[in-house]
Amino acid sequence: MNAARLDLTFAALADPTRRAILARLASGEAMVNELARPFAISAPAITRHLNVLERAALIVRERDGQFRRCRLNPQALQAAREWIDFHARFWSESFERLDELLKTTSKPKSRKTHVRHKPHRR
Amino acid sequence: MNAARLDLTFAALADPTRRAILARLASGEAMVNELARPFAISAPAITRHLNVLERAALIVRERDGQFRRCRLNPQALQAAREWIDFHARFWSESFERLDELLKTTSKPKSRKTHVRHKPHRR
DNA sequence: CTTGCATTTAACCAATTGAGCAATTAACAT
DNA sequence: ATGTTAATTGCTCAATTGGTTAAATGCAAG
Repeated sequence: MNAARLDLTFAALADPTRRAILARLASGEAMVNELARPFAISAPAITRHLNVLERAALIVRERDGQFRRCRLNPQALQAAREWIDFHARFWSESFERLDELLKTTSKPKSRKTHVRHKPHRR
Repeated sequence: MNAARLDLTFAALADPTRRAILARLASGEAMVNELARPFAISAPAITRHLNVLERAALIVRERDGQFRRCRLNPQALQAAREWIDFHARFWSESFERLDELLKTTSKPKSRKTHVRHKPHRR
């Protein structure tokens, strides 16, 4: 039911710059400064990426003097992880069921191989 | 290095309508018709969501007479799943290391509790 | 061959996104 | 006080997204 949360998380992950920032943070906290270094984009652009990550709760920022310290919030990945894990498993099972069905069903001359959930009335 | 692929996958998942479509498809193939039914949006809007899902390789569409049959492509979730699983684990470990460090480090009067990777020269 | 249904394409619109530069705020360091 | 560095905010801009309606396409059935 945390649809909005999932939206934020997946959207935040759907960008290579942001994923790279997360990957960097996985090896330890860092200042905005340092996070920006590897990228050829302006500081404001980095700030905005960090805003996106923070709104998705994937990172936490706190002031440290002149700097802003960024670190990961490991919990934030959980919802996304669960969604994907559940579906990955469920989808496979779904395919196994389909395979099973295809194996045990007699195949008449028809090329139709599908399962109708509700017949279409025409 | 499949950054573009991950972009497409995560972006496709970052929408509740599309996730609902995937959830529905997990219980079996369906026609566009049926996928559209639960939603209060127009048919063209559904078509676009399906395009996004197809470009992300999350679904496959094939003509079946008058209809278009949609089904899941379970493999497509794997890359996203691996990215998240890896990071979820790695982040936790990262945090455990940090905890450990905090426990074993003498805490002088300073309120600084962070780990500097590179000291900032001022 | 014409009608009807399923779906897509085309053309448009409003809102969002990702980027840039310039100006601003915050915290140090003289 | 003044200057310096870190980071953010306030524009502007082009591209993308998600939705709409109207028109086109593909098939199937009379």
